[in-house]
Amino acid sequence: MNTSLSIKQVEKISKALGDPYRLKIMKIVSNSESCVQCCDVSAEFNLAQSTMSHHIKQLIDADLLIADKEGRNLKFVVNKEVCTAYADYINSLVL
Amino acid sequence: MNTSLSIKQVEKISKALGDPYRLKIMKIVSNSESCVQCCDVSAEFNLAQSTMSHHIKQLIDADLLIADKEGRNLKFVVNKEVCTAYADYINSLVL
DNA sequence: TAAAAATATCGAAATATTTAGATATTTAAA
DNA sequence: TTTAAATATCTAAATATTTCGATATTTTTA
Repeated sequence: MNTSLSIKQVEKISKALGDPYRLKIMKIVSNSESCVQCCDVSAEFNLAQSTMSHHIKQLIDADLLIADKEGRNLKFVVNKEVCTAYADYINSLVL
Repeated sequence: MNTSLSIKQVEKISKALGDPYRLKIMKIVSNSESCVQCCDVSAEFNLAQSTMSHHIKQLIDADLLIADKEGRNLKFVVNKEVCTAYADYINSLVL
């Protein structure tokens, strides 16, 4: 595998992670055994539904989450490949 | 060692890395053998001096760079411990 | 000590992000 | 087949970030 990210992707991912709600979403998805859906995540926050939708969209757009629409639900998991590639990029700053 | 970051620190670091100029600064500092100083970095960009100063301040505030004032120059190196801890945090999202 | 060099700070404009409410869409259930 | 549930989209306000120019500070050099 060993995906390597463009600098633009690194920027987008960093931006996506630069928000407390989105970091918490990542943690919730990461901690769960199976797929998670919007409404599960939303329940943990005191934010409008449209706001949650917006945050989740940013994580998906940054390829940090992989989403799969099942019926009227949106399920997602952490994109391990991209997370690992991002961590690799950060580590490459340390020689 | 094994520094571990608070969620607030992770957010701050992510935010600091969510900008093309700041990512480029990190790369320049990372790629250089020894310490780098503001004026060296600034020369690479087409930005006002005050803007550069602001960007560098954000990287220092996020503990991504360690700065050392030498006379009228500000020299810095990558904070390896924090970068590694941040990469570890990202990797911890991938179970 | 006056001038120059390197950096920092302040104020303000331009731009981007966050958030909520209203509404739309899509699918499942009654 | 109407209703409810889950999510998405749009608009607009509130807030935050980026950027610059002007000026201040600190240190070195002439």
